[in-house]
Amino acid sequence: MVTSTEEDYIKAIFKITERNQGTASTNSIAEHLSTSAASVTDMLKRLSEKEYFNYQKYKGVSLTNKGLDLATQLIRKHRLWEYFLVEKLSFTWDEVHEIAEQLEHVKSDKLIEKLDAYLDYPKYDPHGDPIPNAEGKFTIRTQVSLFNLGLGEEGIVVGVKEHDKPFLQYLDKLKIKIGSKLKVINQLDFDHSKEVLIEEEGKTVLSHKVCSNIYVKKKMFS
Amino acid sequence: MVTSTEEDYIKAIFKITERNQGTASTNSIAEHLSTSAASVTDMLKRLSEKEYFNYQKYKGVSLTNKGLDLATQLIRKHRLWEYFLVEKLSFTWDEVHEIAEQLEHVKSDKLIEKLDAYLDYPKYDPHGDPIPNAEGKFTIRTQVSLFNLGLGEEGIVVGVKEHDKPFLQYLDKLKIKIGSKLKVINQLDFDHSKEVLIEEEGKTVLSHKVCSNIYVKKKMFS
DNA sequence: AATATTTTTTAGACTTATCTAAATATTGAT
DNA sequence: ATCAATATTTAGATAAGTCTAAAAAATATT
Repeated sequence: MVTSTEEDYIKAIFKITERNQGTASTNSIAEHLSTSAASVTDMLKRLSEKEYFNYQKYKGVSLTNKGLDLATQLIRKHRLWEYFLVEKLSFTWDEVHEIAEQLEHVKSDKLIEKLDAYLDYPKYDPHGDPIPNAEGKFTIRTQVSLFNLGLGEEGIVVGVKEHDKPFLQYLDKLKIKIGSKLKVINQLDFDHSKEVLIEEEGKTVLSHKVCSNIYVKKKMFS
Repeated sequence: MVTSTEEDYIKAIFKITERNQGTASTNSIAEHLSTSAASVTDMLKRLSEKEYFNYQKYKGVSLTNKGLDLATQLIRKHRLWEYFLVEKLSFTWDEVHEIAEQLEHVKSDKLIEKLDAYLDYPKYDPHGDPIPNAEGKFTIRTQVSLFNLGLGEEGIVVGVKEHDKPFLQYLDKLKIKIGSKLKVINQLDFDHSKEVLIEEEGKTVLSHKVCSNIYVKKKMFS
């Protein structure tokens, strides 16, 4: 039996090691879970007996295959619930994280399989992140940050990098959503901002930070 | 903030006092939650400070209005989720209790309101139990136990009393479900069993215990 | 290489929820 | 009304998860 807290630790380690190649530090986990480094050390010591990860004092932590499988299943649950909340219950994409964070801890494999079938096996969640299938396989897609779209180029929004609430609400206000067609009509080298044409909606200026948080599928031969 | 465990206690007290008029004993709560009487006493002492119920040593416990409200909201969540699981995810009525038991602890009022709307405000759950609305009002229905249906009388199944898994599976096998039309075609005074005609399905003999666990809406002028 | 800074771990304590065993109240039977 | 049986509470312990403060290890700086 694995507790919700343990699941949160596994997920945090997964998220951190996803970027930082290999190991997660005590502090990074503490920050990710909004807890103290001391609590993390305690937990790692006890949890390491369950073999979800390898832990060596002062050396950080890395997931075993068992831990990786668990993390993938948790991501699967989280993203499927997010998809459900948006597509069926008409939540907005900035509201679903906290609720999915709770729903993902519900224990029932059958529930997730049936939910997946009911939703017709979606491949991406409302933020454009891939949903692993029952076997833990992600559907990877070629995508670039909007920042990498040059002057005159066009792309379709396929995802966002940060899931920060105000950022998502800001995109909502601009009517930028998954599927939106964008064209770069101006660029300012000085601050790396871009003027963008949002099809059917109009023009806006997007800062460097915003651009680098939007993923697009580059439209070829435009 | 109220924990899942606290919610379980409140619900147990509600269920017990629903029948036993007023107070729930330490032992009855312990039995209901499969825990020890000592744990219950501990919990009641601590929880009574939160004013969900009145507790006097050796005198058992009774819910306050605050406790009653919470219990009703929990029942609402539980039954809405059960309805969702059966109607949308095609679970059978014997499978949903354990999963709903987990889902009911998810904290989000908005989630429940949206779920309710999505399900089109159902009034009864898959076992025929009334689902309280957002204001906590139950839709009460006139119903009698199948045991009270006389020879030649007809009725439509509207609910079951016990939610025992094997019992529900037994009814499934007999093709008796919510909405089934039944007619009493024979009665045996000796053991109070009844022979019943299940419309479209055939005849069966049902024991006294089974009969008293099936609720029907009596068909008048038959 | 020695010192300062940062990171991590240890020590000790607290909370929630549980347990068993023992003590005390209440209830029921004669 | 007393004694036995049952129900409830207390006492003391345990486990999970958290905290702060202090100690120890690792890393960075000069």
